[in-house]
Amino acid sequence: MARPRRYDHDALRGQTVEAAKRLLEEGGPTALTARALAKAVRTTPGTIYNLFDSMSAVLQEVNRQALVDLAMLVDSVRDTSPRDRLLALAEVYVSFMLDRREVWRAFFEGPRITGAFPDWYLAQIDGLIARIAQPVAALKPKGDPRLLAEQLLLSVHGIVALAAIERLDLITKQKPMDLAHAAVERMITAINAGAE
Amino acid sequence: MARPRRYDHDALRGQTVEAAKRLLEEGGPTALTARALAKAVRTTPGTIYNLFDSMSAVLQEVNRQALVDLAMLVDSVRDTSPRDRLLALAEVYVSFMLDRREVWRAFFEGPRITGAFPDWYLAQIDGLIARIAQPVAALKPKGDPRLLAEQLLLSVHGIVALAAIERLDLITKQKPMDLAHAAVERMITAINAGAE
DNA sequence: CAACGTTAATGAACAGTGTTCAATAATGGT
DNA sequence: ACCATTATTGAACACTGTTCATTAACGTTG
Repeated sequence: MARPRRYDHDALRGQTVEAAKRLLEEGGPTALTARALAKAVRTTPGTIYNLFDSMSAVLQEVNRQALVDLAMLVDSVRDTSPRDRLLALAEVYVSFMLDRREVWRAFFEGPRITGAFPDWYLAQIDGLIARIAQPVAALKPKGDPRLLAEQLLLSVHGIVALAAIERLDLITKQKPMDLAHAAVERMITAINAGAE
Repeated sequence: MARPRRYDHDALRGQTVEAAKRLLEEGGPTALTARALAKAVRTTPGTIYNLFDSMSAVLQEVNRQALVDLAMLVDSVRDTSPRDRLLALAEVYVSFMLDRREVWRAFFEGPRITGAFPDWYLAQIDGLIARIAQPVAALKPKGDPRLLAEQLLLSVHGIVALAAIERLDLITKQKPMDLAHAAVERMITAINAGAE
């Protein structure tokens, strides 16, 4: 029997994901087509489908790497006070998104993923929330820090989601970073007021 | 010279928009195709393009009507205290979206609209924010009520945007309505604490 | 080394998509 | 009755994701 050869299989897969990122950043979601992707790595559409189950799978892999990158940045946040830490986390999230608008956009708009999400996906998100819950817990709120962290994340997400599709200015002239700061400060204020 | 006849032109346009809504609700954004729309109103794709400049224009018209409907619901909110009013506004917004997930989803995901948005679009959104700013102003915040209203809307939007694409449960098990309530209460708490 | 079995790459093909446009049909005014 | 104007049609174009038989390349085995 002959063994699989897979000579530059992994390398090609890596190049393909990189090319997908580039296509997204340069031309938005519609620019990420099977043929454009094939041309970018000098092959044919058929080969793309040999590496990935579908174009959705390509997008999911780009998403995965983005989540991993974000997690790394989040882990590099080491601040003393809970307040500074929460502000730094918000800044990381917002600036990460501003740097990768189109990838982030595709993250939310991508074709509906069938059925359940992969475990690593859920675990990654769970980890991010845990890292927000930690400084929140340090503020000694009355309620569950985890639930408050989720709420804070959603507030910032509302800002980021609109900024990613370049429609934030339909609602406000305020800058994404300022808005994110305001959301963090408000959460802290509410906790200190003994309301949460 | 012969005059334009436009006999049931407007009627057909109306039917088309209704059909578009139905297609969206039943099958999501991908179900809204020129041919499906044509078949739904018993004509051909060409005729659709006689009524609308593009499929984007159809989507924009659906959006417009959704915004008008939302404005009507918002105007029907008549509560005494600012707090009750803000809570009622959040409820209207959330339940409106839950009833029209797919239309609302298309609202944010739709193909990038070229250049500037129409004036009625901006005016409609502006009116909505003004209706939030009013009860906020009644709470006598230190800062600009308008800016706070924008921030509150964004918080609720973060919840709604994720719920519309059925991905809210990636982040939390909390219900959209509860989350919206929490956002409103937190804003009120922060204002009463003299922080905003 | 030659032959085999396995694997990967290819590119044509299929069923869709939005959109355009010449040809056709229908109408209201003269 | 005729004609200018308009609306409708449906074929066509350039795309899209996706599939799959064919072809080419390789590692292992006899």
